[in-house]
Amino acid sequence: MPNALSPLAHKLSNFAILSETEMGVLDDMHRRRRNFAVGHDLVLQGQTRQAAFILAKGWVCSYKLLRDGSRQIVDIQIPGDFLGLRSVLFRTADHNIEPITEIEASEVLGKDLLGAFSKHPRLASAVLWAASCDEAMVVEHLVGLGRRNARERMAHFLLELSTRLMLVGLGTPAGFACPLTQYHLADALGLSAVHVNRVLRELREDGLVTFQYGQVTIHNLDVLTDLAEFDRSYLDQEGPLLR
Amino acid sequence: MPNALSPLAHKLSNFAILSETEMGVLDDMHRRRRNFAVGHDLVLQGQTRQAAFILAKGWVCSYKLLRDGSRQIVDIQIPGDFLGLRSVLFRTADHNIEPITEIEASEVLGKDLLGAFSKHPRLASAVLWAASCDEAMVVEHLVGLGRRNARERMAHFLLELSTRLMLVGLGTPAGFACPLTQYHLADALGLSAVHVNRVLRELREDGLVTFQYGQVTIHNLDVLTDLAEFDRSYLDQEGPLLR
DNA sequence: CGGGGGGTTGATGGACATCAACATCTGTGG
DNA sequence: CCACAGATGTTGATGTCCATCAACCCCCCG
Repeated sequence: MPNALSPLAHKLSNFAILSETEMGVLDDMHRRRRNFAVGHDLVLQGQTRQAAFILAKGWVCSYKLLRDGSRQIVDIQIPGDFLGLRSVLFRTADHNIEPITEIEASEVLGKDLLGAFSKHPRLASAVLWAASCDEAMVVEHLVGLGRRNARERMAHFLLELSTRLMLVGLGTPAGFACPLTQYHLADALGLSAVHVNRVLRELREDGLVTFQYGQVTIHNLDVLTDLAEFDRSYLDQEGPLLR
Repeated sequence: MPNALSPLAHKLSNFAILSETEMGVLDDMHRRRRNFAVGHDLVLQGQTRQAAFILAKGWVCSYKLLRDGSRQIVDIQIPGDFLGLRSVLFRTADHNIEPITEIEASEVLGKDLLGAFSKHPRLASAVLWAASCDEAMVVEHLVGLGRRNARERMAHFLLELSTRLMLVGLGTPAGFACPLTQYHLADALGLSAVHVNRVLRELREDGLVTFQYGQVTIHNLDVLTDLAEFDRSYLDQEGPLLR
């Protein structure tokens, strides 16, 4: 019954077949449920002793600020994702985490997490796998910033989001609801907001994809996929590796 | 006796105080020692059932190729680093790994690694931490590509390399030996080789850093650090978290 | 009704890519 | 020992993608 599972348990099941006990441990991590409003960051760059979170509802982004005021969004997170894992493994957080919508998240303390790993090593492997998935996304993002132009970057970004949302049941091949502003897109893609606007217009006028009124509509998946050189295999396993 | 330790054991000790037994398990992972020559990639994008490696000697880079022939180097690895961890946790590798110099590396099979984790959960936590360090570097790299100009990117890259090399005893604050070509720099920094050449000349003429004849010499660490907004804290813990 | 957040469009400029030519150095085979 | 090719580094000329600045729009909300 996948819908009885928490989104996190569901996600980790892609890598490891988890026992009842292990599932229970994951459930226990959801006790400290908290809500956050837009504008109240969960984690702050440079602060020590931060907790991690498991996102249950809503969207957040993790980002870094530079001295000149510009910012770079590193990653967008959606339900089922781990937030701020690095900020508990390191002493001080190396990034900020900001809610894009109102969110619900469960707080996980560093010692609880490490304690769970020592009693249930398969969970440690599964979380290592999940962290590797996140890293794969960051890598793909990095390749975009380094070697793709604005159109390709945008196309890739929207396709990746679409795929991830579908995996947790929040989208269809035709599109998805998207609370991001053009400023978010600009900060994620390393562009100016003005240029984001122009690129979106081009993609719309070319009949590839429309992003308007908080809704992304994919008109031509094939051409878009080709334009972005998008290959979804880094988001999507074919059955668990750890039995 | 840190010099009796393998570079990997030394690195993981920054996060967890490891027992004799755990050290022994790490040592066992070094049995399948292999050498690779320049031009023979260790891991190939798209291939399945790849092994991971622990790098003992030499430099490698992991990169992705795009359809148009351009490439993006994601990460440079130096002795003590894990190679291709994602390619064993995923079924198929999502990147290539190429030796920059002749190298020595120990092959680690996926099942051996996961087996070690289940018997020695603290090792799993430690490797998760090491993977998080790698991710932090990729994130810093991503911020550079998104929001820093060519000079700042180059300065940051050279300072990061310098810091990492010093942590494994392969450099001094004054500089280090560096086998990278200007093409490597270009592919890592998302620039053209021509522009890399100009930026290096500028940095040299400004008396900040010289990269010539396989040698990086840092002339003015303070100004360079300021230019790059470089903060070494993501590379460097202050004592183990897991006791 | 005013103000602020988000979106849209045009004009201008700059950082960096691209193309092209040439210099150096290395190894290699005649 | 020299000729040659290939890899690497250097410099100039030209072009382009995208940033920046500046308006102006709409909509929502206090």
